[in-house]
Amino acid sequence: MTSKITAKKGRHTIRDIAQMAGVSRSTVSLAINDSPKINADTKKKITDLIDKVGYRPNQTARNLVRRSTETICVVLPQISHVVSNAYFSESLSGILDVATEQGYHLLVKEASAEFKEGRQALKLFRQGLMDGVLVVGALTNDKYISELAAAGCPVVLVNSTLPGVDYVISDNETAAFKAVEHLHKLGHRRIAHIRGSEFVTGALDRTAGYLKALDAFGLPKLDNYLAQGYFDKQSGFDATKWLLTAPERPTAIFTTNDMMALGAIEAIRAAGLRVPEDIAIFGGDNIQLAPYVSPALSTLEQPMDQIAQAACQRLLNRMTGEPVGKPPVIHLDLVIRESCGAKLGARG
Amino acid sequence: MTSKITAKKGRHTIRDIAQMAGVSRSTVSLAINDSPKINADTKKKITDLIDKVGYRPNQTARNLVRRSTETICVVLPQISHVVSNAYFSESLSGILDVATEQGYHLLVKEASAEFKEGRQALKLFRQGLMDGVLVVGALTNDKYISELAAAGCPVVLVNSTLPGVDYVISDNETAAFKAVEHLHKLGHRRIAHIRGSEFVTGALDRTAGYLKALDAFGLPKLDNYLAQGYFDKQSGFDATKWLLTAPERPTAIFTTNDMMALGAIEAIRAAGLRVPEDIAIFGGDNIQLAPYVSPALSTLEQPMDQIAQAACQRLLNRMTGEPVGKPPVIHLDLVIRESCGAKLGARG
DNA sequence: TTGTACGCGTTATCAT
DNA sequence: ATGATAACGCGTACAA
Repeated sequence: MTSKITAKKGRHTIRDIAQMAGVSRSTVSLAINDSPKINADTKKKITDLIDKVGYRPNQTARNLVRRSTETICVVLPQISHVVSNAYFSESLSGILDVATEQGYHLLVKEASAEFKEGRQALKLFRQGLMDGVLVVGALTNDKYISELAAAGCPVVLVNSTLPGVDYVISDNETAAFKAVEHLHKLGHRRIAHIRGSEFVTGALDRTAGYLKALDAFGLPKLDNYLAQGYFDKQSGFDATKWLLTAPERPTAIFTTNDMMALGAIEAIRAAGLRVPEDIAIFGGDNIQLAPYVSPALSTLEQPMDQIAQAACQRLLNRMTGEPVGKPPVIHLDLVIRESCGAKLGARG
Repeated sequence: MTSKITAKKGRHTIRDIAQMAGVSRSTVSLAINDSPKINADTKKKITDLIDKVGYRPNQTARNLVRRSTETICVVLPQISHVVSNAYFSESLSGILDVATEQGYHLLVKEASAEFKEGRQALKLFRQGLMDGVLVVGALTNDKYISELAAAGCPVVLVNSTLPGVDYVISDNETAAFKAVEHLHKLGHRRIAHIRGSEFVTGALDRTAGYLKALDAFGLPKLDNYLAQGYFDKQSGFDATKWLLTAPERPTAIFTTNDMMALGAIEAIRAAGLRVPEDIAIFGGDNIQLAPYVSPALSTLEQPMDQIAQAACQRLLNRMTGEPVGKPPVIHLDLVIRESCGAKLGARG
């Protein structure tokens, strides 16, 4: 005799299984959850039946009674605002790995204006659709995040910081310091910098590292050696054109990211100068292009997958009440290629 | 007087609101769902209260009774298997746009071996965690997908095809044909090809288009003009080295994707030959690198975001029972750059 | 091993 | 015309 299927869409319910197996729903539930308080034979009979008909407990009903969803939400920066696709895909990939391994689902959202202004994240949390949030590349003026955290939602920022919110970030300041140090060791003394948006903490940290290095090495810290950029190639081009108007032309430029470095190289060439002979360039995130452009770009390694993995692990620990300790700070390596050239001669 | 909060995590429930407003739960429900069968004053009183305390109906409970989740699952190729990050991120971004706009949530999964072999997608569907699936870059031997579709789950493939499964794909055959046609118009007659993996339908279609063009233009179709590659640069390099051993060296190579084209350029140079003077190169997916390499790569535009958007729209239409018509086929444009050079002279 | 209350909303039915 | 009561969706957990 065939049991009538109660659920729509042809999906079986625990009632069907109970009826077919000739036991109660509770017994089926015990079998599903591998409880010790059930007879082994009964359990086998039930699990065999379950396998046969392809039954899966309705996760929605489970979530309802358990008051959790085993789901975390990843808020990605809008791809149109991200210069490097890798920033987007490597972050997500790293998070996906850790979350999947630990049995969590991933709900993905994009940090659009509507998402932020509509407090969608808070809504999702209140709706019980997710139990925690990872925000990739949050901006310093993203106030929805603090609200969310204040509402009791576990939040970890991936590669940015905000007051009162947990995070995992790379050590941008030290990395920038080392980049400048490298240029200094090559003999450069007039080192300019193109900084990024004021809303990106990583960029601010790099600029801080640059300034710190100038101090440390006693290099000239001039207003017209510090240009403003916005991460894209064009702004790097424009900023460099402006830097080239400085009375004493810089011999090296450290840009906050690689795309601006590419713009810088173009601007330098457009001015009839050579890279790295006349001006050395140091970029910022080792994008896929970096080794291919001419000259190959010196830059900072940016292991977004590692950062994302660490952040995801941290969020999960936080959600399960495990100790998390101090926020980890991921070390960034220098990637030295042709664009910063060899040691300078008697220049400086 | 303060109502006691029944739900955990400090979230209010419909009971709290009913109690605070001094009405029944059903009345609150009517207010939430903007029913016409409720007094406007009562509604306002309730909605004001809801706004004040920040109540959001538990979506899990709603999903349970509605037997739907307003969630679609996106299965992405493993990033380690994808040569271009853009393939991953643009697809996801396009899907995200359409899904968000129509009020759907996105559950993201990676097509790992465990995911496929464990029939995780089917499980998710049976669990009621999602109502439809988009598979990006499915392989021809992915049997889990047919199973899923057979179980009644709406599925749309993004940029691949499988028997009996709906899809949106780009017109790879025509695009490949046109690429070869372009080379032919430049005067090339000995045109070789590096194909991709046999499990990728798009790659198969491109190879088909290549062969079709050879026929159409009466060009030599030699076994040793057809090399096997696997989308990565190294395999492009190896395949090209092998092609260069042909008795009559080809004057052009059409590679299925760009990374293999980069490998091809390296191999050609390693053999002491020039691109495009000795051998022209035509690539395949206009990756970010393409315009930057030297020589800049001629290739096929691959608008993954468009394809993904169309696929997502198609899935949603299918899920809501709207007519979908024939699967759309996205046209691909040629992107002509230096790597295929100018018209050949008296060569042939 | 099973009956039953429960988790949180929705909706049909009934009372005003 | 409004609003309240109760059953329902599906699985879990505790008492019996």
